[in-house]
Amino acid sequence: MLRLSKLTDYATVILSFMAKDETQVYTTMEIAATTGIAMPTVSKILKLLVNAKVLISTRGAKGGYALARVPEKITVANVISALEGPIALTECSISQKGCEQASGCGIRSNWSLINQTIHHALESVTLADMIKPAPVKDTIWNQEVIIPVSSLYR
Amino acid sequence: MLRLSKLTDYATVILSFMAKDETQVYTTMEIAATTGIAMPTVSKILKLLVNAKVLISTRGAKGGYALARVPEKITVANVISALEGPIALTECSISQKGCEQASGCGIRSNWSLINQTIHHALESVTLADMIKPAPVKDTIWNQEVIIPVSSLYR
DNA sequence: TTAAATAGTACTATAATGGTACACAATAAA
DNA sequence: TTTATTGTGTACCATTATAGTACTATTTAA
Repeated sequence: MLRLSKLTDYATVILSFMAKDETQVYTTMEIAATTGIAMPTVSKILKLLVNAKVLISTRGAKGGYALARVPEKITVANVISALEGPIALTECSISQKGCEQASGCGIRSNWSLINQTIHHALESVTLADMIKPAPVKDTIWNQEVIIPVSSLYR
Repeated sequence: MLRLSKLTDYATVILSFMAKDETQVYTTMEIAATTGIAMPTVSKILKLLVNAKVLISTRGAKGGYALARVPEKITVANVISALEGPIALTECSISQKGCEQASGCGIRSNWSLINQTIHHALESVTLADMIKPAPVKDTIWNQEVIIPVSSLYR
């Protein structure tokens, strides 16, 4: 399914919560309680986002996490690569190792083209976009459905 | 890494080989020998491609597989969805099950937008494009490097 | 000094993936 | 009609990746 990992999905949920107040410092516990994601998991995700410079952490008492910049400048690509490493569909798109068949596989450079397109698509969507109210279009969705996050995954 | 499965990658290799002669019927053994992919694995991939109507199979002696249509009409999206199911980054993009947080997750519809963009990117590249000679651009790549496919993956 | 908070490391269980094996069905040619 | 050839379907196993957990160290405000 060309899927993202659960953690990445969680990350978007966490970030969209944090974006409600761009400057506030949130503790792991707070975030876990609000999102319904287990605390150790939240912690793991937050650490990865700090490494990727999407969040800033403050240690010690009164510490916590806050967005490193305004939601408009945090892209989906940022989030995905924070959690899953470089965005690439195939190995040969990132590794500088060879990827040729004896009979000659001209595919590589075209994969990299596709990758660029996809990367661009992901760069063009920011956290600010993500938290915009959904464009009213479909019917079922816009009713206020209340389902805990944990049930998202089968 | 937002990655495709190995099988999908293999599939593109197999298809690009088969596209060399659009009309020829290839046996599993032939394909396995040429690509260096183990026969049972090739067989599995070919069956999935038949189910997705990308290939046509002929049983019995002198049987084998052939492209179901010209390479120009086989898209990367076709191949990916044949091997991995519907193209979607998140669960909520495909399942009709709910995906809302109590606090309101406005993310979903924007994911579906991203999905559409990516899907479009994948639809726009065909097998014919994939087998085009690589646009001469980078240096290392265009030397005739000979590496067996099996080494592609760590 | 203490309590509150993140950082880092290592571990475990579960699920997904890749790969294999084998019995069955179809067909062309002898 | 028989036999060799080739795909079909199902089930299975091993390996790897993922998700989640636990524990200890470090930092800092009060």
